[in-house]
Amino acid sequence: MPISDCEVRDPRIRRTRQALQGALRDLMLQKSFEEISVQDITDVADVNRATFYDHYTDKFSLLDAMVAGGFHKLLAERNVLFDGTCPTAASAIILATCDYLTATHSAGDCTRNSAFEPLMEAGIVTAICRTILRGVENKPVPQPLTPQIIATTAGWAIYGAVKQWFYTPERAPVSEAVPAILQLVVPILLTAGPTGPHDQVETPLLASHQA
Amino acid sequence: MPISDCEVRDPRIRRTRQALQGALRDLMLQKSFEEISVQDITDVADVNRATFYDHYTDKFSLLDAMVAGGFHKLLAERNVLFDGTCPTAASAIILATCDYLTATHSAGDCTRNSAFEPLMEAGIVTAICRTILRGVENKPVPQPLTPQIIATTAGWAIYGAVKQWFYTPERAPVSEAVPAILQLVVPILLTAGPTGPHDQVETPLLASHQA
DNA sequence: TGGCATAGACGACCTATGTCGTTTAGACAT
DNA sequence: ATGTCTAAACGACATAGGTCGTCTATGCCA
Repeated sequence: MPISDCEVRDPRIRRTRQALQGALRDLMLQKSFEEISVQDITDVADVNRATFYDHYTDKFSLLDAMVAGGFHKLLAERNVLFDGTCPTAASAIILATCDYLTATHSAGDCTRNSAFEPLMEAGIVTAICRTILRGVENKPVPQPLTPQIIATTAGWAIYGAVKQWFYTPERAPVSEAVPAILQLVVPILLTAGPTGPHDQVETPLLASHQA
Repeated sequence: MPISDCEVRDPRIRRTRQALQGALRDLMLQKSFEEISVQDITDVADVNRATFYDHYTDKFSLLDAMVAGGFHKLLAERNVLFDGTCPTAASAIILATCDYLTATHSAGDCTRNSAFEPLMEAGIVTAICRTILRGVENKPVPQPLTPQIIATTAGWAIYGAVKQWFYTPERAPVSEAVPAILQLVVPILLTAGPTGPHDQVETPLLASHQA
C-alpha cells in the first residue's frame, strides 16, 4: 500500500521513489506518457515492477506526486510565500507557473489525448491554491465567501490564464504576460481583507530563471 | 478509430454511443469509475468489447465525451448564450455548474483517487470557457490580453469557485453562492470591452431547477 | 427494391495491470 | 557486532487492455 510522499524518514523509500520519478522523467523525454508502461518505468529505475505498486497505485499517481512535488519545490526555491494579498507574491506565483509549464512542455510531448494533461494540471492548480491559501486564510472575507473560495478561485484563474497564454501562438513574452494576468487576478485577491504592503501594481522585475 | 462525437448522421453510431454512455452512467451509480472495466461497460451496453474501441480510445475518452456532451446539453437546455459580459449570462453559467456538479456527484462516488476527477473537471471547464468565449470573442481587450485569455481565466475561476463551494461542509445555498461567485468573476469579464445591457449586479433570481 | 458501403460482431492474440505470498537483504537501534 | 524490523525482490497468476482480420447485417441511396 502506498504511503504519503512528504517527509519520508527511511532513506530507502526516498531512494526508490526518486528512482521511479527520475525514470518517468527520463522516459517522457522519449515518448508520451500514455506510451509508457509501469514495466518501462521499473526497468529504467531498476526496481521490480511489483515494488512500484508498493509506492504508487498506478502511473497516474506517480505523475501526480511528481508534479505536486516539482512545482512545490520550484515555489520553495524561489522563496515564494504569499504574504497577504501583496501583488509581488502573486506575480511570483504566476511567473513560476509560466516557467513550470514551459519547462515541462519543452520536455518532449505532443500528447494531445488522454488523462495526462488534466492530471498534471490538477496537480499544479492544487499547489497554486495551497500557496495562495496560506496568505489569505486568516483574512476577513465578506459573507458567504471563505478564504478557501478566494484562494481556489484565484488559483484556478491563474492557471487558466497562464495555460491560455502558453498555448497562444506568437504569445507575448512572460515579462508582459505576468503583469497582464496579475491585473485579471488582483480583484479576486482584493476581495479578501486589507491589502499587503504594496497596494497598486507596478510591474515588478520579472527575470525568468528557468528550472 | 474513434470519430468525432458531434453531429453524427448514422443512427447506428448514435445508438451504440448512447448505449455505451448510458451503460457507464448506470454503472457509476453502483461502483466508482476506476472499478469499472471496459468489459463491464460493453456487457451492460450489450455491444462487443472490440466495438467500444471503434468509438472511444479508452474509458477516459468515453467519460470525456459524456461530460462535455452532458454539460453542453445542460447549457443548451437553459438557453444560456453568453451575450457580452452581461452578468445574467454569467450567473446562468455559474448556476449550471453548481447544478451539474451536484447532479453528477449525487450519482454514487466517493472516488478520492486517480484520474477520474481531473478528467471530468477538464471537460466541464472546457465547456464553460467555450461558452464564455462566444460572448467575448469580438470584444476589444487591452494589450497584451486576448478574448481567449479573458474567457479562459473567467472559466477556470468559475469552476474553481464552484468546486470549492461544493466541497465546503455546510455550504451556503446556491442562491447565495451564485451571486457571491459572480462578484468574484465580473472584474475579469469587465476587462473585455463595453458591458452588456445590465451593468451592475443585482442578485437576479436563481431558482435551482435540477437536471 | 436492390446493391453498396460500412458499422458492428466475433474470436484470437499478446501485452499490461494489479495482487499475493514468500524470500532476501539492508537500515537502524541496542 | 548482532538482532530485529521491514522494504524490496521475485515469481506467479488472473484479469483487463488494446489490436487485427474476417464475417455479417443494416442503414442509405440510386
